[in-house]
Amino acid sequence: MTNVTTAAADPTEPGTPAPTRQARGEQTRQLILETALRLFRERGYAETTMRAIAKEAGVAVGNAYYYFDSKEHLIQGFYDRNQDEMRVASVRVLADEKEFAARLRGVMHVGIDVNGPYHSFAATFFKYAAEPSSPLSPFSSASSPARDASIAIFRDVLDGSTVKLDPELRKELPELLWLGWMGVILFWVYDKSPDQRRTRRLIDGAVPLIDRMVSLSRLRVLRPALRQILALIESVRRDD
Amino acid sequence: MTNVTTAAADPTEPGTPAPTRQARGEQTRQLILETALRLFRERGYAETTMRAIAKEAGVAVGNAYYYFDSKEHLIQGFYDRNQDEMRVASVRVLADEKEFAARLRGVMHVGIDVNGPYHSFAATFFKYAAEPSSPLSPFSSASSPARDASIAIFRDVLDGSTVKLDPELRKELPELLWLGWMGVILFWVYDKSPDQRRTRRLIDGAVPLIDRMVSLSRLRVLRPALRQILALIESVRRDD
DNA sequence: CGCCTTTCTTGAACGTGTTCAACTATGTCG
DNA sequence: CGACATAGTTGAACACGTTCAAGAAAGGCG
Repeated sequence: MTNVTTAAADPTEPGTPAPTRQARGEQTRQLILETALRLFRERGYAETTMRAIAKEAGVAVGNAYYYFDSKEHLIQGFYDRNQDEMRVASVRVLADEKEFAARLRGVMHVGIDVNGPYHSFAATFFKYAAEPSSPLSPFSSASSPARDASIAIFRDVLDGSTVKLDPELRKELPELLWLGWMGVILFWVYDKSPDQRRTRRLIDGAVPLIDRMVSLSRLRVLRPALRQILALIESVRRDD
Repeated sequence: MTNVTTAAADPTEPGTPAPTRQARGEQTRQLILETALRLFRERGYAETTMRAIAKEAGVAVGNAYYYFDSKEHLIQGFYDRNQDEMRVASVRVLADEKEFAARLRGVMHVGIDVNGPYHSFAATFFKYAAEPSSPLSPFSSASSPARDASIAIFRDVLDGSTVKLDPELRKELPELLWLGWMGVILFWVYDKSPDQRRTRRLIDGAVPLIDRMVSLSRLRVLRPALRQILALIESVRRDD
């Protein structure tokens, strides 16, 4: 992309089917986002400057800020894309398997598969997601659609399985599994082992334990303990 | 971890205890650190510029960089100070109490007490600690002295108590408790309830559960499950 | 067509964290 | 003492993310 052209002064040709005004804007938006994500992948997040993104996309730097509030906001595009990829891949896994443990394990491995290629990239921008005030935080209200979608996957893991468990626990479990998944992601971000094998081992080791505990939730002897745990969750969730 | 260490080329002093040059440098270092932490508290981290710190301390901006590699590194001072404050306050709590659950609960509440005044400040710089490559990360090798000191507190919580538990678990528990404490801190950072009451409730609710599980670790029936958990930990810890 | 509004685009300018070559102060040694 | 080395200090300069006043392009409307 030789950048000698006067990008702005280029009049639209009278013969071409003119795109609508909105479509043109959306086109620029996509161009900037694609360029940014490509450069992030090629050079890393910190090493990619807004000037470089603008230059590579053939627009002015201010134009990027017309579509994205900040450099951080460009990450959201990556975020959404991966989220969706995990959802799609999960469907395939869940279609073939009816046992709870296998379903849970499958979904988690799929999640790591999907994110794997971006491990080093994810580690660098993880700090932005960690800031409580950031809209990128998985706990932020801005992320609540993505969060709900993710929890829905785990609800599907549970509801599509043959496992029997305490009804009270069943209500809470999808969110708890999502929370556990966030823990796995946290571990994964810090995992420096080749191909993040330790994270795989964590999943393979933790899933049977979770499966066991979920099954035991129906035992009458453990009822008081379960109640205590559920009460703790309820108490902590309370927002005062 | 008071780092009064001298430079590399350390000439053996001929007997005169007058390290005026070093003392002067250390004095400047402290001046910059104190000024920085004060401004962080007064204005917030992001709102405090390096220029403001330098000006307020009466030095050139480059001088701050002679003593601290970056603005982030100034946070380490805060970090160390609070760590030490928690350690000291823990000693008082642990002197009065012999029961495991009460000791654990006491130490955790002390930790929240100590950090309480800096909650909003902590939330803003938390992102720097979250970045895996950052020396501020609790899992980084640079933090290993602080980490070891923190784990030592939990070892004291355990060893000074009357609780009986499986010997294998006893070996691992201090580190596990520290990990749990990191989880509590994570929760606390995101806790927006007044005075972080939800974090208090989390501690009060989780400690009895931990206490119960620790005590049950001696039961022969649960031996296989315990082994499984310990094997998981061992497997995940393995660094390949 | 001419005029207006809205959408889109521009690039200079600002404040920031950080670097660095130059300089000063201080102690060391012949 | 005088030269030298080391520790400490300076502030201009750099690259960066971000802002903003100004303007261009596109469509609507008489």
